[in-house]
Amino acid sequence: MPYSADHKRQTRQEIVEAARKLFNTHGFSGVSIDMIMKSAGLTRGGFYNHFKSKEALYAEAVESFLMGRGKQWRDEAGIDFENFCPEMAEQMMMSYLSDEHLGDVEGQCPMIALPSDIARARGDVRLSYQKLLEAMSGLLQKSLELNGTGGRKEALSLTALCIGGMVVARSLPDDALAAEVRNAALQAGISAIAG
Amino acid sequence: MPYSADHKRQTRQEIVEAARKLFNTHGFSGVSIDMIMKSAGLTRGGFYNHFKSKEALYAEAVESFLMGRGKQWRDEAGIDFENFCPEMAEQMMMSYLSDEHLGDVEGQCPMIALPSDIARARGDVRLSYQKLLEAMSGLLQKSLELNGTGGRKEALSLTALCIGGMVVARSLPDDALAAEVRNAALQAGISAIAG
DNA sequence: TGTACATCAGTGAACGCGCGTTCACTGATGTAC
DNA sequence: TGTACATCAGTGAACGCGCGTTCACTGATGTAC
Repeated sequence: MPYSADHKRQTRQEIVEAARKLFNTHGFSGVSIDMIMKSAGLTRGGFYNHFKSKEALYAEAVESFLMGRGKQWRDEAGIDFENFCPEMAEQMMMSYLSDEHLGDVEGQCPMIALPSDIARARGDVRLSYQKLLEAMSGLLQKSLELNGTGGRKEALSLTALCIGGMVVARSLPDDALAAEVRNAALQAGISAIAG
Repeated sequence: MPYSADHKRQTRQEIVEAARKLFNTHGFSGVSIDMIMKSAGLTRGGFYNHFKSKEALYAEAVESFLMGRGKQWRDEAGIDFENFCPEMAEQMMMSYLSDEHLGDVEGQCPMIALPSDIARARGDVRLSYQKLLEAMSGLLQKSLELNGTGGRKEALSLTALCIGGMVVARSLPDDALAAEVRNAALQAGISAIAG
């Protein structure tokens, strides 16, 4: 077999990563296959050697966040799957609702970058969204259980609060109001944990 | 002047209303001007007699929710600008996070139908989004102040919570999980008001 | 070790299609007389 | 009251464009001998 064993696998991964950034920035229909392939250093025609369709790539790009850019975010915020600590829920919310997250268009969580696109997409794309949500909620839940301030229900509502705060903040033209919403959401989340 | 005085005004309003429903259902790029005009009982060519561009109509369609379909929602839920009552915040949250709201794709709040579209749109579209947010948050705030359980900050976080809960619910393929998120958000909101 | 070959990742032209927008027109309607 | 006219809301063909996808090809690379 020509080309090294994992050459194709690596190219594919580069396409997924380029696509994730572009989708995050411009949404599903704002990105063309040409843009994606060019951004990955390739040409249009090769796309269908790797993916069934544009939408199939979309699903993969969304899901790739969990163990790719999302893992980086968790690492930077000191959030560790293996080594839970009681303060983790608060750390996660602070990180999720931070200026840095709002400013990082390419690297942000797809749950806030793409929700209305995804709500209208095919099943596998929505399944990718669900995996992200379950991961985030699951992490929060473990932390809440560890310090006895909540369970699955509280974790789900905190997840909704974080996503809602960021989704709203990204749509508002008034930056000061956007910051106010994020801070209000963060404080409400922290209060909910404390109380 | 030919045609009655407000004939054009009424036609324009019908286009806006048709557009609002279509955008809510299919998103900005999922709707063509042809679809909108056909849905309003007209033909493509007349569009530019009424609007500068597709995006200008988008901004109007989003904003039209506030005093159009949104007013209907408020009336049905017993929410009254003129006659505030302490329970209004809870009523609003119950209505916003309800099965009915989730099921009414055409009539739902544009803040949950279109957030990622709008985050990437031009300034006037985002301004329309902001007007909806300020209206919702303002109503909540008046109610909270009336029974002394919060102010602007609490109103903003409750708004984020409601929007987040619905945005997430609409994207999840698992209906049971979607309902769980909405219920968790509602209970968290009610707790926040009570506490 | 060196060479001929087979594979298949990658190329780029081409396809059909639908879109936003423009434009010359048409014909229903209010007004002037 | 009745008619000729001017207006302009609405029509539908046409425009240029970019898109997702297909396809015949090319050429870099691993393998067989």
